[in-house]
Amino acid sequence: MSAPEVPVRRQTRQRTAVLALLEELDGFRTAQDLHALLRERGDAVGLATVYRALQALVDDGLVDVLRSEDGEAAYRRCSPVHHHHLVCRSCGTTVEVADPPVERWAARVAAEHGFADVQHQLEVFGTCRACAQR
Amino acid sequence: MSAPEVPVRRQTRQRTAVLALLEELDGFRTAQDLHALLRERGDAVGLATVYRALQALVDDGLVDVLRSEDGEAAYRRCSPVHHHHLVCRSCGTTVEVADPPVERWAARVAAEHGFADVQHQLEVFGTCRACAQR
DNA sequence: CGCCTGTGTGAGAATGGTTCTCATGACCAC
DNA sequence: GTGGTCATGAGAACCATTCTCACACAGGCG
Ligand SMILES: [Mn+2]
Ligand SMILES: [Mn+2]
Ligand SMILES: [Zn+2]
Ligand SMILES: [Zn+2]
Repeated sequence: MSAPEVPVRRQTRQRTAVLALLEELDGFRTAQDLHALLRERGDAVGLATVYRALQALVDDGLVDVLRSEDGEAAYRRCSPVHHHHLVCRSCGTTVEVADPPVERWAARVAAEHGFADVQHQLEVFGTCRACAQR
Repeated sequence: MSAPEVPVRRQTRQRTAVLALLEELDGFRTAQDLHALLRERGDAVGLATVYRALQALVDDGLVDVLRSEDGEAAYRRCSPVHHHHLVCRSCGTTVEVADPPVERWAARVAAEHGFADVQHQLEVFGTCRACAQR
């Protein structure tokens, strides 16, 4: 075993801007979206830097990443405790949901088949009330 | 409403080869993998055709598609009834699992938040017994 | 059987999200 | 303040997937 990786994160204007933008948005946004939004409001950040900032935030557990159907990654500021998402297909609005039963179920099913180091991935998609009325 | 789309699927050597290969494999494979395997064993198929055949199989519900962490799509011959997967991160071996409780849970949580047209996506990842011993 | 025609095929180009390169900029511990 | 790392950004590179389009062929019909 080597010493635990402790990547020193410097606080820069760019990383602050990316996180601040995510804070005021709800719903998942792509890196390209965030890059365009930052450019519009004046405090521009390089596209590569947006990707690097998002990756750091994901590593630190501050942001969740979701793969859309066409393979594009979408990011969202998230609470640090394990949870899942109820996402509107139309407007992207997201609700965080906890699910104790599934946690137990996943562990049990995996154990029955001899699997170890179990993780799971659960997302629920639908149309929110606002979008359904439109 | 127009007439329901009934795409006529012609039976070709290429489509037969792709499906046959998926039949004898267990675990998810990428389109690139399948293309390379077909090339190795002699009955080559164009890469674009592999993608088209896989898409048709997905549309017909004969194959499930999964997005790996790096965004690459992986395909597997699957039973036609709704189910989820227990996948080995190391060797790709897959077990199909049913999960009635989660079906109900997803529907209930979505309804509580006013969401309609609900779908869900659930995958469990782990290390299978064989890979754990290695 | 052969024809005909709308599909399917494949080599290569194009697409587009993401990552890499590398010269330059700027945190921040000391 | 200074220095040594780490971060940044413009552009190139990467690479899975899709598109293009000329050509092949599955398969219904006569
Ligand atoms: Mn969970
Ligand atoms: Mn289910
Ligand atoms: Zn909505
Ligand atoms: Zn395994």
